[in-house]
Amino acid sequence: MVRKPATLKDVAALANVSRATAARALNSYGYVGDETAQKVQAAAEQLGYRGNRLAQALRNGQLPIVGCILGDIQNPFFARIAHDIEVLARERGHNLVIGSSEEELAQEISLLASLQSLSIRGFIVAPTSADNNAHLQGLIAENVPLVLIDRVAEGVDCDNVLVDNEGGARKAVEYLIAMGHRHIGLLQDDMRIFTSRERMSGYQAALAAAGIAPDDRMVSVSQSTVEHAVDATIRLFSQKSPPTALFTVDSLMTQGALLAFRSMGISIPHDVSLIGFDDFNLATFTDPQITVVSQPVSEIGRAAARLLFDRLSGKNEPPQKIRFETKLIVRGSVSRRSDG
Amino acid sequence: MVRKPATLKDVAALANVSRATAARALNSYGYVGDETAQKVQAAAEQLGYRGNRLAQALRNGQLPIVGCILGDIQNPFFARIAHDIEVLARERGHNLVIGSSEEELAQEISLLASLQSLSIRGFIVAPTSADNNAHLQGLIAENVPLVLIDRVAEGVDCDNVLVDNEGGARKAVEYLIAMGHRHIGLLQDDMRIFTSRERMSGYQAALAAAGIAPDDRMVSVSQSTVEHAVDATIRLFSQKSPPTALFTVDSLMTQGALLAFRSMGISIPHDVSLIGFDDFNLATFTDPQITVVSQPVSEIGRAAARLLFDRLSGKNEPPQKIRFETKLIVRGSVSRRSDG
DNA sequence: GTGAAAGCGCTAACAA
DNA sequence: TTGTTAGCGCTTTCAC
Repeated sequence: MVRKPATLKDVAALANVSRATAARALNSYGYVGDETAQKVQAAAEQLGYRGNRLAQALRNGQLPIVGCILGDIQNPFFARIAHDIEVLARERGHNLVIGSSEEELAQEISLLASLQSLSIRGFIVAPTSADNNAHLQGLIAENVPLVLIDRVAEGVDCDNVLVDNEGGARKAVEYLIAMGHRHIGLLQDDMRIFTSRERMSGYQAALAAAGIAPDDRMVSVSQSTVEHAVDATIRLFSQKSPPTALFTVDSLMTQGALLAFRSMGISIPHDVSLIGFDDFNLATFTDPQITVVSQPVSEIGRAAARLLFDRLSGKNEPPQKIRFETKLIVRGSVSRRSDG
Repeated sequence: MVRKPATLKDVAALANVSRATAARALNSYGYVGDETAQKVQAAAEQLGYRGNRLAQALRNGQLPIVGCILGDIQNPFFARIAHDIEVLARERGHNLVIGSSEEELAQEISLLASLQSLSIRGFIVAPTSADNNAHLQGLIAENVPLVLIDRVAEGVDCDNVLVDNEGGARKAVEYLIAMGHRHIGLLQDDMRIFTSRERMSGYQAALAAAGIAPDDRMVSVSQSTVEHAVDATIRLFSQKSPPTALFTVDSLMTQGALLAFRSMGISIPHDVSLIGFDDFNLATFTDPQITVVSQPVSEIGRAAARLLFDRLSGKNEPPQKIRFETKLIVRGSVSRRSDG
């Protein structure tokens, strides 16, 4: 037996009132007689009535859903953020639609288009590309609330939540330099990605400040997956004069580097020192524990959601830019070096 | 400047045809003159028309979205599944709404209700409770496609995708017994959760088969978070005669146990042997590496999504039950014991 | 081949 | 206090 969900009309009929009255009673607005209200409530109960949010949304133009487009939910960094956003959304009676761009601009664009045609109320996006973003500008032109997260997009003026990538990277590399390293490798992500750029700047700035000439052979680019990072690390450390220290731009890369070092028989921190950007569960389980630049992951999603809901409730201030500090957490993966 | 999205009416007007014709041209069905079709296409292009999926859904009763209610996306097991479902959904032109039940029945129920009122096309759920599930039965009564994942719910007859929890747990514990252990601890999750029950059965069956009497002091119950697992492990191993081996029912618990052992100065596998259910990234980074029962995580989400989309495309067979095998992956966290 | 019109379920302005 | 009605944007019979 297939039971169709009851509609407002059914409720109204059972309660012997008009649809308008039924609606008023159920949403408690406008004037409704006490007795009538009771009758309607009873009828609704009896029929197991739940409003059709689709119809409501069509009527008032907005579906109480927020869309969230991230690189990949499998990355614990994004998983945490998605979770926090969902919690806050739920508190406000919204649901969460989630999409992975998988760091493909085309996918981000089509995902966004498909969500836009859902009349979703607002978006939280970690944009794949720092410069190519007509689709985001379009959102803003249509006045759809948008919060950028983890990254910014050029020419897209809206709320965003970032961390101090450059400063964090710089702290890490300065620390390596202070420990006597001068051949410092960088394992970085695709340069289209904003965070990757910023972290590289920090790396370069630290080198420059110490008077160390940049050296392309010290830099390896990889996609942000453990597997790719393994390969990139192997490439970097198969050279005749490899780095004595490595800075990795995210936790997946750090894991890849760890794996690569193990397979190459390179020991940390004896043979090479390592600092990763973004703390991760594994970092304290290894021996030695890994020194990292940590970011306040638990703040990011919540801050973004708060910003978004402020907009949704009509706040009309100029875009806010929140930038969280990062922290160097010194553990055991860096050793002092005298020969450089 | 706020630009409102163009509607079909706008397109029709610009192309000088009726809305019906415009719709036909854009969705390419029915008869449309070539020339007319061109005109409409051009107009749509010019206005940047994208259909309103909300209105379409209201019209034909279903929104091309699938809902997914899992324990917690932060658990890598669920993150992986969610990701795979999203990929498959996207291939079929659907989006994914995600909700975390956080293993709270009440939350699962309210989440489900709120998604149901969205006229979502189907659901994939990892039910929190094995017995309390009127809400899921309601779904079936209304003929909404539902696939249960990781767990079953009593009296809910629908497609489901599971792994052989009991067999996996049994293999693990049998292995410990074969290695000479007789005091085998169990660190388990809330008993309302189906997988927890099954894994405990496997544990008990293995003990029984070896003629080892069950002992309540060997069992500790915790919530599935690293923090809770740490406490539970400490409790278990603070007894006067603690277990010589531990079996943990999921990867978060395994991590908790690892942390607890470290803080207590208990070394693996020398002082205690460990096997965890569910493989996890950290397992091969520790020293020694952790022996685990692995499940084919990458299959589960895909299988569930496939089942769901089969239903959505009208397949009307009796519910399918897929149960994947588990595999004991022997690494280094178990040692041989002669004294028992 | 194309248009007119009904209606999905709901809300809100207006009347009564 | 309640009912009537229009209409959100779309699809789809039915008539021409």
